Amino acid sequence: MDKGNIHHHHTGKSHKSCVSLVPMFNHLEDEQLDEIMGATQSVSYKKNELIYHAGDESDSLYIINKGKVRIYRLAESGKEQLVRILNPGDFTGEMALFSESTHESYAEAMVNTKICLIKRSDLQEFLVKYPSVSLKVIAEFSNRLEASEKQTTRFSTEKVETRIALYLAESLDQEGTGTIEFTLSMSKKDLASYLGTTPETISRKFNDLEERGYIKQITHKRIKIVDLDGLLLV
Amino acid sequence: MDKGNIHHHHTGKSHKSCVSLVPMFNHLEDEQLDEIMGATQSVSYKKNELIYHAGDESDSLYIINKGKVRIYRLAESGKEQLVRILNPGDFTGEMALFSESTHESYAEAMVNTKICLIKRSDLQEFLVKYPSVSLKVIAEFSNRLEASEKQTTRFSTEKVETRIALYLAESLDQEGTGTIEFTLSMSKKDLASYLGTTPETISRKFNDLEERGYIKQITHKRIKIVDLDGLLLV
DNA sequence: CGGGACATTGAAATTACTCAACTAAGGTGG
DNA sequence: CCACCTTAGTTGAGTAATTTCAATGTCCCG
Repeated sequence: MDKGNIHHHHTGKSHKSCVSLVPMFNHLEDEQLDEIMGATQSVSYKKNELIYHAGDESDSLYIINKGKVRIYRLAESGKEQLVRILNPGDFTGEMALFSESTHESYAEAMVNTKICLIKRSDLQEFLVKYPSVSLKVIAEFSNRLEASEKQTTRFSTEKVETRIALYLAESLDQEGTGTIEFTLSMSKKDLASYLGTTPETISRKFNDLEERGYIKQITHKRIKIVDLDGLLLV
Repeated sequence: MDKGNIHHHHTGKSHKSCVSLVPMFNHLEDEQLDEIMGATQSVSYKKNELIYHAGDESDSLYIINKGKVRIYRLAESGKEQLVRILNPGDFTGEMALFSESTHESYAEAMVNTKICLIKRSDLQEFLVKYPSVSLKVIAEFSNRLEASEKQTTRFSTEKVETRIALYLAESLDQEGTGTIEFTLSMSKKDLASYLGTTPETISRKFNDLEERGYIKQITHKRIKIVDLDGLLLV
């Protein structure tokens, strides 16, 4: 439906930050960066706008320049699952770019968001011209695949409580070592969707973990890890 | 532990079939195929031998030439999850090749199996030299990622019964249109592991589906789909 | 300050797992 | 080629985990 076309800025030439941020390109020389930037288009989306949705046919790579994007899928049952949240420098759309011709997931701007677009044909040209970029792309895919398979295994073999504990522990290391307190990067509703459970269960399990002395809920979104080792043995 | 080194054949120069089977390479000219084949080593594994296991550091891509290989993961809880089964032409080991330096999963020969190995350095050289191969690799990753994310979503949002129904339906279309009967490609024990449930539940759900008239169990491994539409509405 | 979404809580219901006992099948060596 | 042994599969009963539904509380943003 509304795909944001109304409020797009087309600058033709976009900010360098768009491209130079991305691991995929950040090893390139200035000259090569300029070349990509020339093929890049900048588009803005308002909070809650859909960037693409399942069934759309895709012909571009989307790089987040500013803002936050939520990637989710709908199951056969109609339930929604949050797949990941993209921050500046992250990209999406690759699926449809390289294999399937239509998107299987939904991308939604969580806040006002600026995105850089690269057309499939331009990108492929680039990949053939600079093979080192392909290697980066492969590495990125490899990491995502690894993460996705790990997630699948967790869903199929761990109970909700364990999945939550592992999630909290991993959130903690992302904050840097020594940190013991952090802010959840998403609402508990989204967290429930991400971890394959319900908000009610999240709420109850957080309470359990607090009662058992593993964590402390400072506020709804602020969590303190009191006993990391204990948490990991849950 | 036993990684098969005792019974390996090293032919130095392996069968063309090894390489030409793989989608990744099958578009290449004979001359280029020869070049890859030169960098390829053939290794054999006996039934039940481990080809690699989590924690091994990897430096090769494994292409199945003959046989069948089971890729599985162990969860933090110690439970095993079957990730996929590889047949001739499929490959694995790419994870450790491009990003992580150690395997996160286990690969086990299900029957006597012949594998072609390509060393990381040779492969990377090749990818840089023939960019079209990279594009194929990217496409392959993209497909796998898509499949893995779909699986994750199913685990997190569908009940076991639905996952089984979807699995059966998909097994059916792989057999070709018009087919109505097929043989399960793995044991029900493995199927349970693959679908994130237990053999007991598989057994019971199969019975349910049969009682409700959606399928018929000809033998333990032979399944007839009686009412595909009904099955998909489960 | 009010409204709407998010979050929490309780109670009931569902779903799947575990454990244990039993049966069936398949492959191996005699 | 058959008997045997091992592994796979089934069935039942009890239990654990999580979801669902409904009611209520709370936060935050405009």
